[in-house]
Amino acid sequence: MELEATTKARLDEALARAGQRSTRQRELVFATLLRWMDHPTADEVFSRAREQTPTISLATVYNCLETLVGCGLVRAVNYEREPTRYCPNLNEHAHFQDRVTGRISDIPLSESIMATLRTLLPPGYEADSLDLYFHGTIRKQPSKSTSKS
Amino acid sequence: MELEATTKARLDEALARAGQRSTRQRELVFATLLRWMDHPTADEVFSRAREQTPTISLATVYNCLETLVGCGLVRAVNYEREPTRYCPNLNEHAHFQDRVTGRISDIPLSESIMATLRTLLPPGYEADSLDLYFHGTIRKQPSKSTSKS
DNA sequence: GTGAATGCAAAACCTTTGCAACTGG
DNA sequence: CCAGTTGCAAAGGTTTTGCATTCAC
Repeated sequence: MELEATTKARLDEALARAGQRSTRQRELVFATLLRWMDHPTADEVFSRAREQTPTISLATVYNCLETLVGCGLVRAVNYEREPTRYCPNLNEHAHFQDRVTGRISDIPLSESIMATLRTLLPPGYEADSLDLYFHGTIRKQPSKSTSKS
Repeated sequence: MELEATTKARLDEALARAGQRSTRQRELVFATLLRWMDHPTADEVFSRAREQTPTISLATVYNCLETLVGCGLVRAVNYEREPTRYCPNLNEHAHFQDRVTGRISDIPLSESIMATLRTLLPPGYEADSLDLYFHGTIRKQPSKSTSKS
């Protein structure tokens, strides 16, 4: 669960920029998110982090997650009737939740679509964040080699 | 708080389609949402509804809201760290929350932008719902008549 | 009449808070 | 050193649940 040097530097910089200290727990929570990348809830992060550091508390996990979100290193993902999930992918992207499994995937968004979305706002409205959530199902695609004819 | 005849018909149809009964409470909750149209929380709907029908319970308001969402007559709006809000606007639209006031406005979405958004999904991904949330600030627009030169 | 919906209270659930102990710069 | 952070436990706010009663069809 060691953070790679460049990643650690990224964390420390972001924290410093926000006037926050670098702590073992923040590093651990960040490392945990990066290791799985599967949009865990705070509680899931807590369980995983506790395997490394059994003394970390749930409240601290919540605090660390909020700090990381505040620094812009992590995004919060809010789907209906579910606890907040956390996502360390910093590329612009939307989220898609599979109705069957509940699993969330990242959908990349291009610069141009982001720009297009901002044009939807009436004059005077200035968005500093934008979240796009899809809900649906995933159909198995026929593999190319399947059809012979 | 009487529901217009055509609106009542719309409610009853939607409920029937979903195999649900038409009840006073569901009608009251729907009427309450339509009357204000300001994205109230369940608790706010409860307060307002109770002015009409003091015997309605909070649990029933939650049930009715869920039923209406299930029927497609109402949309749930989930902003971070806030209770779910409810929106009876059935036109395609995004939501914009003002960071200062917390107020939410509807941003119309054209058919074409909806179509464009769906094309973002990888093959096999089929979205049955899509929610677009903006967060930001609203700057006062200079009124046209202000600049004289 | 009968299963579904309601009202009430209690429980569950997620998240935040208060405070003493600890720690990073 | 000392303000900021942590750990723990308790509280807070939102939503759901269980069950007896009422209601819509």
